[in-house]
Amino acid sequence: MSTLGYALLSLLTRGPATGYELTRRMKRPIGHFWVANHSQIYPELARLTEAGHVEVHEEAGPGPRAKKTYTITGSGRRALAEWLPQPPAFTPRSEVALKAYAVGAADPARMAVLYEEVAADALAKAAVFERELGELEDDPGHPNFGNYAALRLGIESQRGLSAWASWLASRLRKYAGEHDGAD
Amino acid sequence: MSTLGYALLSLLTRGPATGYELTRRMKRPIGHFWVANHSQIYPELARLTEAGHVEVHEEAGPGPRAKKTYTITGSGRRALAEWLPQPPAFTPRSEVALKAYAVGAADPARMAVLYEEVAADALAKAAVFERELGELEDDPGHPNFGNYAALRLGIESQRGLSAWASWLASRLRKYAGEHDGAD
DNA sequence: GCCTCATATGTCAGAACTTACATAGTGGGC
DNA sequence: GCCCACTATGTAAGTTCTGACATATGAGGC
Repeated sequence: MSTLGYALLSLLTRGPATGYELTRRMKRPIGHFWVANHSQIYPELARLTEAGHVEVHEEAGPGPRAKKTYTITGSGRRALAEWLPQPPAFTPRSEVALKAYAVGAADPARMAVLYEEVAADALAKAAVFERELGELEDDPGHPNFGNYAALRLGIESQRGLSAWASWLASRLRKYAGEHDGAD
Repeated sequence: MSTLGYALLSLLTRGPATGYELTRRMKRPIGHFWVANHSQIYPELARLTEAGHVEVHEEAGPGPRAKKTYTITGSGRRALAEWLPQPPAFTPRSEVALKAYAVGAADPARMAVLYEEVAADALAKAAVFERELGELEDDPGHPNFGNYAALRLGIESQRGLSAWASWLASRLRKYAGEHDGAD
């Protein structure tokens, strides 16, 4: 099963949902660490159904097709519980870092602006997450503790990113000032 | 052009290289923020050549095919310089965060072990990066400043991840202790 | 009455990425 | 003498992901 499959099972541990609702849950609250469009979600739900990890309940929908509500099954819970303790795969792909690596190939003043924006955006995101965190419990027994834990990583990451981007922007600003105009 | 194309152009700003050498540079030093195998790199180099962003010099190679050394062109440098100041795309996909979100669906003692390992691995990575950082200059005028800047982000990220994973592990440990055995 | 938005589910083409297969010379260890 | 690792370049099959196309109802604003 793909990681998307496990992501959907994870979302379904919070209660049954339609593909449409799962697409929304994918954006919020887990959008800050996982993204997927509905064009990926619908086929994956069909696969999960075939594998017996979810159950479907069909009703008349608003459009030409039936509305399908998915519920996680015992098999789905077992698959999730086995996957979770395994070492997480990590495929690093950070455009922010890549642009930093190549920073010498562009105008330092423009790159300073870029990293000032990155710093501001990251700080704004951290503030939003902080507000969301206030509505959750720091208690592993609470059903939404996972939301709390994931959100804390988001805050940590955005703060770190902001601090780093500020540092880089100031370095570039200073350098651009010393070497401005024709060089 | 894909981000991989820009990544290759970035690597070529450090000097001409073969596809094989670029595959190695992709692993180190930029592997901690961008990954690509040779099976992706070779076709992309062909595309870059066709677009005029790189130039090829052919020699006899060890195998049945010619050894090709690539050099970035003026057009390639211009394309890179235009791409760099644009806001970086960010597609969040973190399995570590996803597993934290679903943490309640697995055994807390096992998940504590997982996050202890994540914390240890992240700290070890940070230490390796720190050693590499010592060989680089904190000077925007230095040709390898990009390596320095990107490495600092890596250290910041790994330290933040380690701190977070330690926090989560201790929460889960305590919870597992309070609710151990049959529950 | 018309327009837009939300609900709801799908397909399709193309891009990007992964894993494995394929070939061949040189140098070093045992 | 044999095996392995390194240099070196490609292809092929399959999976995953992105962005666009396609359809249809109900509710609310104007």
